[in-house]
Amino acid sequence: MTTPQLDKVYDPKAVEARWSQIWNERGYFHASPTHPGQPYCIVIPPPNVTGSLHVGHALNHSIQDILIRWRRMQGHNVLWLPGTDHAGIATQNVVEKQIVAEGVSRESLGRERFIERVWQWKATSGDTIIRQQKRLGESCDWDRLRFTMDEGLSKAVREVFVRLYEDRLIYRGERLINWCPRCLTALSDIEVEHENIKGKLYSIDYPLEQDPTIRLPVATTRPETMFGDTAVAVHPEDPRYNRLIGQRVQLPLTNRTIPIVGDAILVDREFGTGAVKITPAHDFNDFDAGERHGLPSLPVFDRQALLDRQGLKIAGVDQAVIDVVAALPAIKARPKIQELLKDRALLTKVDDHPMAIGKCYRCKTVVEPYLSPQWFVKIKPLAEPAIQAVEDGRIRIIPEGWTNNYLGWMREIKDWCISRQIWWGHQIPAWYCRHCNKDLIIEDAAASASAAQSPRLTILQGATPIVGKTAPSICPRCAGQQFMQEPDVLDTWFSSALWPFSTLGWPEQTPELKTYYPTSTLVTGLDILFFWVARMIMMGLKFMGDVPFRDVYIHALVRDAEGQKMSKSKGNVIDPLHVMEQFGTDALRFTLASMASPGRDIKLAEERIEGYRNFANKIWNAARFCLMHLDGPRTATAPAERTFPDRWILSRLNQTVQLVTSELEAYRFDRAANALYQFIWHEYCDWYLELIKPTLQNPASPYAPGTRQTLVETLETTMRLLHPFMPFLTEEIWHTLPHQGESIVVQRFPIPDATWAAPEMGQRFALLEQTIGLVRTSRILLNYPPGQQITFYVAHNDPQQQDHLDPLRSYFAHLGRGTVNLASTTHWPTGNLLRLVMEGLSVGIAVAGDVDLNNALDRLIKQQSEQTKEIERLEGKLRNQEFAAKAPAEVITDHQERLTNLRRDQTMLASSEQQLRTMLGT
RNA sequence: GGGCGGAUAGCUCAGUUGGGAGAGCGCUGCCCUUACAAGGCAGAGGUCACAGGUUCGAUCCCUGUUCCGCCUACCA
Repeated sequence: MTTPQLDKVYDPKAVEARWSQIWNERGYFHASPTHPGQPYCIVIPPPNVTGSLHVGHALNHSIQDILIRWRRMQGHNVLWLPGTDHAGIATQNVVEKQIVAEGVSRESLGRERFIERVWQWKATSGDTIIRQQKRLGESCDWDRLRFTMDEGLSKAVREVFVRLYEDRLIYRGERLINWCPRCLTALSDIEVEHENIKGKLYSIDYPLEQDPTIRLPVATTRPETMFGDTAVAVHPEDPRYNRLIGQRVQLPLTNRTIPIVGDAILVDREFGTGAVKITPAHDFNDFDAGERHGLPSLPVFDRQALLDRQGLKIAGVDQAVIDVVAALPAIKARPKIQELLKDRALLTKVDDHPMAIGKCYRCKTVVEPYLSPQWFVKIKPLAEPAIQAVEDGRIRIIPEGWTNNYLGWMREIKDWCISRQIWWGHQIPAWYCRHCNKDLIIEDAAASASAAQSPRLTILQGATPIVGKTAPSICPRCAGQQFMQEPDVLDTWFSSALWPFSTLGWPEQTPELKTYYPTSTLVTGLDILFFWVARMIMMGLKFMGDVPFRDVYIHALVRDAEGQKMSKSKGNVIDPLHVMEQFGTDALRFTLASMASPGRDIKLAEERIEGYRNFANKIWNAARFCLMHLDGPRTATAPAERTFPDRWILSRLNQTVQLVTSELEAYRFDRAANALYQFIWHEYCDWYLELIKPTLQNPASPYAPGTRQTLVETLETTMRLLHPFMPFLTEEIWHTLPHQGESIVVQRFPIPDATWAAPEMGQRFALLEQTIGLVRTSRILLNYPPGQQITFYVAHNDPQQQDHLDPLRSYFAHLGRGTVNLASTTHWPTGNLLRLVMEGLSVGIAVAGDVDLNNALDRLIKQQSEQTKEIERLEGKLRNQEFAAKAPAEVITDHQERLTNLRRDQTMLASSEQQLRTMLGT
């Protein structure tokens, strides 16, 4: 037979591109409800269509691909469904930047043409990340690629919206929401990131209307909002102030007076001055307090969070003050207001005060509470079943430590603001009759204070929406036929929430939906547990009547080698594409898998990836070794008939198959990867391949056919075991080995084979390993020159040792460096023989020539003292009566055995020392 | 403020029923031995954060402390 030749060094580039193409061409990844096998389905967390593959994706996708390839090989009917997310705000920002660079503003382009631009952009560069995913070897069913704004998904979105509206779970209301003054849109609560900063607490005196000499000191961190105050609150049981309740104070810098109210919820008597200003239009607490006391809201910021001239005027602010602060952002207005108050001797104190501010998760601008009409999902009724599903185990969160996080958040959940004042996204399917609502629809181009502001369309609170899957043709109230659609679009996460069923065809009852829903596992990072996972659970239960997935596997965040979050601005980003180019895709995948231990972030350093590149190369060379030794007959005798090294490696292989399988079942990718690494490198390569060389190189050996068989059988099985982790390398090698079938992708995953099991081989191997180790150590510490022949004697009072000496003897003969002779412990040859001891084994070395006996003596003495310490420790323990009485029997036996061995070693060490000293003449 | 996680070799981390402290990388020494120098062999290196407690015995269980990280939060 002709033996295929492999290059000395593995070159991933050539191999990866080739297989990636073949796999896709042959349709191995294509799923069908009619395929046999138990369904196993993963829907990918759709990456932003704007995106390119970062290392977080690489981890997330590698894990999914491991699961998918593993289950496919196990014979499941596998579907890994890919797709991308339209990512409303993010994408709009990207395209907007582009057109601004061309000198065009979004507003001047207009809504329709802008959206066209985004689609264009998506068509040209939206599949970047898809190409990169293929590069990573992801075995998705690319024929089923979905996009959160494609037609089917849009249909699902409208269906869900309408049904939730009809169930009164969606409503429109004017409430205080989080507003990003840069993106000019509402945000949901979780789209706000909190950051701790050093702020100040200002104490401002509000003079009493009745008697301006009496002043109520009010504490605030944001003096610039004071113009919107509509009351001051004190604690009703605070003896300092409670008699003032019902009176009015003069609001400084304005012509207004505002009431003093008592409010036990808002006011903490211990904090600040004990008196709080109430600004319902600009603070969430104050908004609630305002509702409790029936106070009006006076907005004084515009939507860019600049102090609004018109608003200030309405709020009765002194004209001189308006002239100073109008159109300033809060951060600039604050010192000016501080000055004005100081001039009037009303600012009494400024203290340092740690506080938290909210920032937009997309653009990091400080968000502002903003009063506006928005659409909300009433969330409690949806959250209840979603809590239950996790509590009763229908959904399992892994690692389970995150379960409480999930439950805690779900129990505290607040209504979800789903409307966004942007253009790119699913436009809300609600229409307003122009006739009925003519006073409530304001098309306002003139209100723009600056050029940056667009002419805007506002639909005031109180307008009557008509919600439906399509535009209405006639108004049910006035029979009008002119409508305008709600300009707002839905939160991106609204469509993402439907992903597990919308991608399978819902609302149609497709065979896919029937076969693959509920999906099997969701693989995701913690950062989108609430954004996405929780909402999928709620929507899945509501619209499918069943959970969207069984297991949620939450993986770590990838950080840089110093533990910093990777970000472009810090310049510490590890680019997976660059890494794949440099070290190979398999090395990257294996690295990420091996570091994916639960509950810990991954600190990724390139050296680590390099290490696994070396691992890939090691495997490559093991395969070369195999191929070089394949010529000649192979017979597949029963494992029990084969030689000791063969039986040993098969039994270790068997254990590794078991271990890798059980670790994958437990989502312990790190341990599965480490088990593979350990087995392949340190057992198969370091020991097995070395031990069988004498057999393979001896043409007369009767064992050669069995060993050749074991050699290739083990490697072939190992390739299948490793394939989910390193798909390219294993495919390439598998094809060079004798094999049946056209691709490793569709081979069966190894299953444990009872005929391979031979646990007793483990003990025998340990003995062999120790003997060889001792021989090697002896050689080193005697400084035997390399290449010089050396004669070892190994004691064989134990029949098992006799057995393992054959491979030992041929091993050393093979190395051409030494010979191994047998000796009975009672019959050591005489002469310059140095005996060395380890763990009950005794090896003798016939000392000849120029060797370093002093080094050996030092080492011997050190070993003796270490052993003495250990003996004393064990003796003391065994003498302890309570230990004898309470410790388990096997622990005691174990200790006694160890002690016996140590004592025997000690005796032999002592005689070695004697001999050495004699030889040295000391 | 509340909750969770972490602290083990120079670095990154394993260590699941409490009984001799491990791996990878790095480091030191020797070796280009016909699979692999992206390699082989041998070795150095750790009062398992600190203080108590439970136990015959604690890296492991409990309590407290310190430091770090994350999530969450309307103390103005």
